[in-house]
Amino acid sequence: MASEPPYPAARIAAAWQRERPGTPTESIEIVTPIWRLAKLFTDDRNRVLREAGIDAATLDLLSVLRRSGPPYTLSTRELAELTLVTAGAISQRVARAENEGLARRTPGTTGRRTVLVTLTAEGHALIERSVDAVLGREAELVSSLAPEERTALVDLLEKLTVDVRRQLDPG
Amino acid sequence: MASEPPYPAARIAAAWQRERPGTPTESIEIVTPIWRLAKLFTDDRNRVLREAGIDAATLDLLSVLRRSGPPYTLSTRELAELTLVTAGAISQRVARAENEGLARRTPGTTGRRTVLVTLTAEGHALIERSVDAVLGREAELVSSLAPEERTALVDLLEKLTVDVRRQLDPG
DNA sequence: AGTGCTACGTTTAGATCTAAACATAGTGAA
DNA sequence: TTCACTATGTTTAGATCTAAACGTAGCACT
Repeated sequence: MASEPPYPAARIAAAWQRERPGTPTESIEIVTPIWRLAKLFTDDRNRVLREAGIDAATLDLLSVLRRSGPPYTLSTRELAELTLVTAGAISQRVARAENEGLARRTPGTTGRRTVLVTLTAEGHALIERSVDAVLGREAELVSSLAPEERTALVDLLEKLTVDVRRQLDPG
Repeated sequence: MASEPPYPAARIAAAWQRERPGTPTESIEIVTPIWRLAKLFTDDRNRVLREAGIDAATLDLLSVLRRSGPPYTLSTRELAELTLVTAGAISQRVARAENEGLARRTPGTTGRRTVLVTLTAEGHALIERSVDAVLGREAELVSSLAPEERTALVDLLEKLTVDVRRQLDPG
């Protein structure tokens, strides 16, 4: 997969300029590397998780519950708000986790049709066993950045995220 | 979708520290924003493309062919090397594009079982019609970055990509 | 009380990916 | 020439997502 250096984003931009002079290419050296890095991190995470016996979607779900602290309970709506997937995907994720005994669904008490999702002891144990492997590996992957590089990158990514989000939803 | 500010990556890291002191969290403020930005760019691209009557996978395929210059022809192996998906996915993409008259498959002459994929006139016209909308929109999304911010981000993303790739494949 | 609407969660159909299996052209060694 | 292997592309089964449809509890208004 990573055996061959990828076609540099700068060369993609240059090819567009060559083929279509004037085509806007300012985004390519940002958007393309972000897509590539996202895929690299995703694929690497999947590799680490395969050995831990859990899939990335389930890890995501269990992590959100775990991070919420005792009683490790959130509504499906809250879960959907805290992750990058739709309510439909959350529903399916929760169903799968419940099926595997990693989480439990109970009716909420606060109104409407709220469903509460809670980490089971088994789910708790699984996240305890896998989170350090996952995050440790990823810390390693970014460890080549010098402290000031890391700080600069963190700040720039945060700024870009805020800017893009503002453009997507000005209201 | 983007109506609610996301849970800041820094707070995800802090929650892990609170819940599991000592858990490595150095990557979170880099990896999480990269995933989020990747999704924002993907979703936005899909919106732009919906109006242009093309899907992202097909755009990707047609773009690679278009950028290769006349005769807008590449083997399926080359296509797989130039994109972020597997040979299987390329095969399916090409089949779909061929089905829609946007690309054409011909046997190669250079050996083995090489298949060559060529942009059709219809495919060429479609990419001409959509590429500026797509890239123009994305240029807009990143336009809030000051020149020196953009340069710094481009360089840091490139460095991180190279570093991560080197760790994934030291050979 | 009755009705229309909203909020919430689930289900469904379909899209696209991946890993692995499959098929076979072509190569290299004995 | 034969056989084992490699390179290339395709197919397949399954996973997981999305958008939209669906189901219905609960709310607000008349």
